[in-house]
Amino acid sequence: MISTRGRYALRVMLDLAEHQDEGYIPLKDIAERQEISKKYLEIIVRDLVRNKLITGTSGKGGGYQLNKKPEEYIIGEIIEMMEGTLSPVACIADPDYECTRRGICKTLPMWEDFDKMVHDFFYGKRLSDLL
Amino acid sequence: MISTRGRYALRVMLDLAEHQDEGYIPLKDIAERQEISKKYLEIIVRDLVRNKLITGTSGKGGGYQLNKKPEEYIIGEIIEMMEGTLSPVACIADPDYECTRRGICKTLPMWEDFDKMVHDFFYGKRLSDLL
DNA sequence: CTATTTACCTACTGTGTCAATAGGTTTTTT
DNA sequence: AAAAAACCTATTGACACAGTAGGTAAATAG
Repeated sequence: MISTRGRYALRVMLDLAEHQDEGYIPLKDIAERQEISKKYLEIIVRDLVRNKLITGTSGKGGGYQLNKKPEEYIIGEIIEMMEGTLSPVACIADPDYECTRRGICKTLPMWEDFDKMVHDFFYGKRLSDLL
Repeated sequence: MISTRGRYALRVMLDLAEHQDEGYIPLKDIAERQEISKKYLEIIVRDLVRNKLITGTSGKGGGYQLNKKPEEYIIGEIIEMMEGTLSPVACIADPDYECTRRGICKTLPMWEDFDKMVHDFFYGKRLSDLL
């Protein structure tokens, strides 16, 4: 399951991409356009800033801006950053997950195939593909 | 994320498939072989019985058995039953989820594509494929 | 008919995450 | 000095996950 954090983050990024040539975009505008609570978006946007996907500037005329061109953002990277992982099962997602059955588990190969498919899907898409 | 419920259910089904010709298999044996708490497996197995995937019988010599041949079980159906849904995003998973942005959402098509890919992956696999 | 073995059932619990909300402080521009 | 914006810390309610506890009912063996 992909939570609102990842989904909203993507929508913020897309909103910024659509208003790329309008300078800094205030979060208030994004929240209104996307119909998402501004307070909640603050948390999401903070992570995007921390991870240097976007830049924010305070004061009047301030707001947020993309750091790169939309075609340089990989969807998988955005989701992975927001969700912590893109892996759908704990055996693969968590490196500290010690499963003594690694070698004998009949289901593991399927999870690995699935994981690869999911990874390839989202790493094969860029922000510009959604515009 | 696919939880232990779905993953353990699959392992129980596989264990039963592997011991298909040994009559009824006691949960105790499955729990030991799979190294999963028997108490926890009871909950999972109950759902499998309720949904008529397997049959249980009490008393000495009792246990559980598959209702069909391994090649007749579709992995997607098992996971979907245990997890409630196979859909990775709420917009698609929950039919009561009313999103007013259905028509304008730039991300929805991607989630729909993703949902279809996941669905096809698990519905294209049968229990016998994992043996 | 009794002991054993097994499934079957209800309830509870600790931990954590999700999706926010509340209420502030700091920075920048006008 | 005022306004607008980002930025920050803390809290909350609801819920799911991953079990555990302690029993009852059914079937078979002796």
